[in-house]
Amino acid sequence: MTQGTQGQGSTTSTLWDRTRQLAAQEILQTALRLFTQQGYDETTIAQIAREAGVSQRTLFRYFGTKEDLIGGSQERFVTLLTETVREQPADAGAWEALRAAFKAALSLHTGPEQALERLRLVHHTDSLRAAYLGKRVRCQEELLPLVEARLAPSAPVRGQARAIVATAFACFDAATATWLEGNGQGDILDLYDQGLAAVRS
Amino acid sequence: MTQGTQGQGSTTSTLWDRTRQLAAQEILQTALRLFTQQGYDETTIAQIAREAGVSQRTLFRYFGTKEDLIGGSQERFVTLLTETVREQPADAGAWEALRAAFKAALSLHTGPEQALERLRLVHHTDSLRAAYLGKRVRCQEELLPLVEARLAPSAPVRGQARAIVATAFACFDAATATWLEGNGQGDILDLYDQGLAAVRS
DNA sequence: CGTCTGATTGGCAGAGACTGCCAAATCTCC
DNA sequence: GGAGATTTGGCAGTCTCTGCCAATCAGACG
Repeated sequence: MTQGTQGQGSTTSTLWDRTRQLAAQEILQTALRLFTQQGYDETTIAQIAREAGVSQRTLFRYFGTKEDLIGGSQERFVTLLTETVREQPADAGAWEALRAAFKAALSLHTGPEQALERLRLVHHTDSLRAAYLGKRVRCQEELLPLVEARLAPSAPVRGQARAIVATAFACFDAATATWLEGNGQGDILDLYDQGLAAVRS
Repeated sequence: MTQGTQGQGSTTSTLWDRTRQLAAQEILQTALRLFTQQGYDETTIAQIAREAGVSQRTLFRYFGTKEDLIGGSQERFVTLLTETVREQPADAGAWEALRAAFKAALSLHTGPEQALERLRLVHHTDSLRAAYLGKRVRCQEELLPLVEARLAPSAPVRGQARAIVATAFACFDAATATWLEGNGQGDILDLYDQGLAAVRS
């Protein structure tokens, strides 16, 4: 590693953080490969660390949890979601804003191939699915005030915003599950629209 | 368990299973008491076993998981839900059937006091909330075919049933959260109706 | 009543995730 | 090249959970 002294690259700091990021990615790729090869529960931290060439201790320093090896990327997901909602024009309604956020979030997927593989893994592993749902709930709570500000001020119903946000996410999940069931056939956002339309008919 | 010579008794059976059930309840009460006293994560299995007067090994034989000490009662919840949906009159729509199921499930709570305490515990402990959500998803999947049979056969939209079930549960969760936020003020089913109305407006 | 069978329990060892602690290696800056 | 800061690795330990085996206990049979 040590590329010598070398200059200051374009982006930022110290050529050292770059090594760190490389190591992190190495760990991540190894983990993902093993997870898809032999299953999440059947893969031990020790094995990942060994094959990635780091100690267990450092692996836990990079990713605090085994679940974070998959769900860690959901961090970006969450921030993108909230920021997209926040950036929507002021006259956009709650449903519109949420839909735009989902659309933006879906663009994070590098390709349908990898998305299918990753989503399948999460959906078929109980512990991963549970962890994902937990983070999702926290994300909903973050979104709550932003959505509340976009409701018609005429009728302030108790728990209205919460119901709307929860419903949007539920339909998004349903769309993902349906998409997964059909092996990636169609577009998730279309399925979301259809599901929501069926609900609000 | 060999029913042995059978009993005849209505519910009881061998006087021995009764002891078992007693032990199980003893464990459960101890666990719940400790959880509410000092928190879920701060309570160890060893402590529960010690104070309940059993070995760790038997505790794990009764309840396979630490989470099951709380979520185990959700089993009844799930079965009641599915059976209530199944028992609804044939002409009841999907929304009606789901609402009836939630109403029936809510009647399981012994009182608002205990319900509040229990729900608060689950909602405020990350691991418990995640486990609860995981079981909830499985429950949704069980309900899926039952609800699908109650949809208007005219327009078979892909993923329609899944979106509806997910939405119903989402609104139920939102209602529970709102109810919890208001310290048990009002009726959960009313909040559910209001939330769903806000969504389907 | 003694014994025998089958189920339950308890203790022990161990796997696996995760955390604190301390020494060694490494990078940065002078 | 050396001082200081950061990172890494290894070790020990906690906690949940599982497999294994001996000890125990309720009931059945002679």
